[in-house]
Amino acid sequence: MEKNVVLFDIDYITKDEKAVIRLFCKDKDGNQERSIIAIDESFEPYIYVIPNDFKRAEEDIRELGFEKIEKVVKKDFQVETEFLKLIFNHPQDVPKHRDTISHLASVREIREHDIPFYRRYLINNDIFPMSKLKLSGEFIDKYEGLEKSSALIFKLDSSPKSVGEDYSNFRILSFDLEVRNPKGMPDSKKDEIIMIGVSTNTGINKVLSTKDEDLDFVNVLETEKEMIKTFINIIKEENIDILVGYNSDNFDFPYLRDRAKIYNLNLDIGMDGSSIKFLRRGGYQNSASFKGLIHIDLYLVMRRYMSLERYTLERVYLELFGEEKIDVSGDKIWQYWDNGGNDLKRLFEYSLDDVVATLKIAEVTLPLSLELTKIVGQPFFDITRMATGQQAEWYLVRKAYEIDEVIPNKPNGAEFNSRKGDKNTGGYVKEPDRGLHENLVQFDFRSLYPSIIISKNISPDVLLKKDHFTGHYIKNIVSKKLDGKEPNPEDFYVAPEHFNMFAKEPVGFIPSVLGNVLNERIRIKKQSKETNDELERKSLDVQQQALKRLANTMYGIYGFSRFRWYSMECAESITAWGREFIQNTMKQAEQFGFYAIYADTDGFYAKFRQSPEYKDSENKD
DNA sequence: CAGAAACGGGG
DNA sequence: GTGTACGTTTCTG
Repeated sequence: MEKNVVLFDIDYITKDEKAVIRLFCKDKDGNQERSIIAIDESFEPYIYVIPNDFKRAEEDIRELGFEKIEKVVKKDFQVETEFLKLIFNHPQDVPKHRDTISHLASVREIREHDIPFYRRYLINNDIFPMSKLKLSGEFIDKYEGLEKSSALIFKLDSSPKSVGEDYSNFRILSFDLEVRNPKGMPDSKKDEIIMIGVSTNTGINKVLSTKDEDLDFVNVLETEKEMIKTFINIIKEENIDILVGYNSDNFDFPYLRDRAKIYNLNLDIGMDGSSIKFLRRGGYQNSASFKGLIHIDLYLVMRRYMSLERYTLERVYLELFGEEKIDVSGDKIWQYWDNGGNDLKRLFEYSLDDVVATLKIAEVTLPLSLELTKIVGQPFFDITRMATGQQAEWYLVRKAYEIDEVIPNKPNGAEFNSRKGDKNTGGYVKEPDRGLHENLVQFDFRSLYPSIIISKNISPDVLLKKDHFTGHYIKNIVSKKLDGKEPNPEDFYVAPEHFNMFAKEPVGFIPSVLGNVLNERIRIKKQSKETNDELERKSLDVQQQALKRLANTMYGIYGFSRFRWYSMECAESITAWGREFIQNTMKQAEQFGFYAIYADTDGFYAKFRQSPEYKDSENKD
């Protein structure tokens, strides 16, 4: 049978030493919104091997005990290249054996060994989280590891297919804890939770608490334990899709976990019946996550959404809505609680205001993250925790797969460190002339850097570059076409300053992707102008914003030391051309009597003067 | 001055 | 877990 669902989350488990993909979905078509966990047992992990010697490499790899090896042709920087595709039994075999394999004398390089299994699944099956999916298979009664789950279980008999239909009615709950901490920051061993604020886009606005001040939004409970239980029940009963908090990765969820543990309470709200898990994502960031129930920490989202000096909930709220929200200083909360009366009333109001504000912020900002999820094609949870450069990279990984390009490796420690030492000059800046200036004209380039990337075809696969050590051209479509002959300068765009050369033909991978992103954005903007439906216009507007963000990320990314397509030549050529363009434009403007009084990167302000002599006399002041 | 440690948000 | 991995400011030796 076939079933249309919305995909929320994805992971894999191990069964009989094989990986099994689990898709956490919801049936959003019926009235019941049942959770469905789809099982796919057919997806296999693999890497690509570039041998020095095909026969030897195949023998060596077989000797290590791997049998599933096939010769395949893929493109590498647009050059058709033969690889050995090595299929493993289990995703963990990749990190376990990749060093042994890459160090074989018969092997030059391995590729695509650093792409997590669940990401690979999304990319190879061309499916997108938070959008509709068509499942084909059968419902089954039980499955290993899902004994505690109340979701329906669906076993796939073929790959899931993307359904080109939009979905955006997600059930969102925001929450916030207040704690009685008389000394310093809250200590979860001692300081009890005194309030849990809850607000949903399904109409709930309440504060759970053990005290009462005769306010209709306060839900009084006997104990802290009952409060936590009630909170968990609201999430279950309201069938919440997305949980949002503010700094909840670092405060609310760790705190809730600790307090729940004291009372032996299970936070079993995962779709598979599992509890909260804290994912270590880098040095400082722990993320609170549930299977199939998306937790978004808005603090992280806001840091990328807008540029502010601080990101407190109050500051972000003021910026977005132009109004102050109720604020109670953290170190006074316990006094308000102990005092009771009007102080306690104010604390209840603060608690409610916090979650109402958090939900409001979520409703304004999450559409953009959702749109990025649907474009980049990685889980919503991941997207909200990724740097913009990572978002762009996973988008490019997907695009590379679509055109049969093998993906460049992530840099290893040594490469990363050497890249970190590389420096690039930024945009041209003319310090402003002092004084109050009137009647200025403003000039800007429209998306200067993306335009340069496209018009000068700036991309590592079409860059003519000699290897530092061997003196040979690095392998890409350009050196392949040269075939040992000297390059003809006419066939290249030559960058100012460093004279990096980019072939005019063919179109480079990144200029091509970027061009498509910008064209798609123009198409959507046009569509938005044509529609009379206000809701559709809003949705189209968010789509074009997401594409704009993606396009704007792609210029700086060449100089980002963790980037798979890192290229200092590309990064420095973009800014060099940028400086040349703006300075040339300023010179041209001078010929018409407009003198720049200030310039920065992609634009300047200019003043009209009768003649250069007039300008000189003015400058003496 | 370089390298290590702390900070951000949260109460 | 096909392991992750911030950028900036302040402190310390």
